[in-house]
Amino acid sequence: MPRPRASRLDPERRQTLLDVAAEEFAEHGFDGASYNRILERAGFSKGVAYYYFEGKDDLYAAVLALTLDTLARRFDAWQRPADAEGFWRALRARYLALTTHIVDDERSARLLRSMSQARTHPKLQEAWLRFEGPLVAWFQRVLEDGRALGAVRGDVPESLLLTSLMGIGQATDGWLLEQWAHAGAPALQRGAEQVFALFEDLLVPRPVGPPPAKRR
Amino acid sequence: MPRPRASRLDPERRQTLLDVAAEEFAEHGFDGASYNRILERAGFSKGVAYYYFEGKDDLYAAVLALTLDTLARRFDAWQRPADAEGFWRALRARYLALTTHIVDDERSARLLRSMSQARTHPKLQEAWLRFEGPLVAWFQRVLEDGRALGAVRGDVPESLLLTSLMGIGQATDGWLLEQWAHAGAPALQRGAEQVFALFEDLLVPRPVGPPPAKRR
DNA sequence: CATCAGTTGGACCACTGGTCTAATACTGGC
DNA sequence: GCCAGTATTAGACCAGTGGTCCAACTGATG
Repeated sequence: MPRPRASRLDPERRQTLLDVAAEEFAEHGFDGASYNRILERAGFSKGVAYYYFEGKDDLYAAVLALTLDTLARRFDAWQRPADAEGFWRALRARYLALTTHIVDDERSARLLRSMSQARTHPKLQEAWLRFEGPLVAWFQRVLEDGRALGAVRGDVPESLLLTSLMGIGQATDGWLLEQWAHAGAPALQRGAEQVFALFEDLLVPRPVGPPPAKRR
Repeated sequence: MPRPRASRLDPERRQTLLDVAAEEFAEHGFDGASYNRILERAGFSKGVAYYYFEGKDDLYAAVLALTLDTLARRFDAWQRPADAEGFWRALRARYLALTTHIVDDERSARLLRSMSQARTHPKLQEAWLRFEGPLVAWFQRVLEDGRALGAVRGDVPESLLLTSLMGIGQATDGWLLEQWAHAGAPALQRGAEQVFALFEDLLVPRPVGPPPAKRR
């Protein structure tokens, strides 16, 4: 956690530091980033840096918090839709907006991607826990709503669904970027639709009938 | 790649080094591991180490190669099953064996888990490429067989299915470990079955009929 | 003016992965 | 047995890492 006095730091200098740090962390990830380099570029001496922040991990957390905050502001709050169809419409809109964001603000996207490291990095454990809670809570609320509306299956533990969803989301994020790099924006759009279709296939309640139904 | 002369290194010393390194890498991941500490513990001087290996990343690759090799030996080679049912039986058996392995050989499992870092780590790019090829090839062959047998959907790019599968697999690996830690081996077994059911739901061809089928 | 908390710069620390060199061990040819 | 030349070894050394510490400075209050 940033030291309490961090709020007393001149906003402009603070902004500079966070900006330089965001660049460095996005470029090299947490481990690869050089704290010394950040401080030098932002015109901070060691003394000042450690006066306002507890260390590299603390600064990283501050950068990530800012990034997540900006991201959250781009999405409306989640409200329980009226029916299953509305549920899927709302979820789809949010996912497509997210994929757009990946291309829009590449630095933030790379930063967000580095979060997967944070989840397991020993030095970032504390920082991670501050983010995990709200994130999981949001997902859980969505899944619960989905269940209540009959849009989401109930035969599998919610925690498993949640884990799987985040796993696919993360993995396909890289895949989407590839599509975009190789074939441009339309491919990204198409890819995102396909990924979302996978989400749906995974979440939708299983048909109860015997397996040998009609297939494509 | 290990230097060619690495093969001339006394097998026993080599074994010691790889063993110590496996421990360190499994414990701290690639970045967190201390090369100096590994060398000290294994009784290697800097000179010798850099004489036989190109550096930290090279040693890491060697450890990983050994681990993957051992793992591969535990599984029979893949052979195209006779029908869709056989396909799912074969895949299921392999997945369950893999989850057993996670608990059986915790060190290897942690090492394998660190591979996800290797995929994106700039210093491990080269090493990763050596592993990615065969791994992807194996998966692709399996998916192709599945398609040929009508066990796997064909309406989505193979690369997307592959990415998603690996994403879920990796994410649920952590989930399975939690199940095991909280509720023991039976929970692990149950969890693995559920995860595999998700795989199946994701891969199985979509019913062609109109969406509002019978649901649970 | 003196006091004292808040702030600042930067020397310093143990450690990191990696390079280099000088010494030693070992080899085959004579 | 001796020598030349290569293979092997130990470890000093290097620039860079994140982090600690302290002396000096600042500005407000009495």
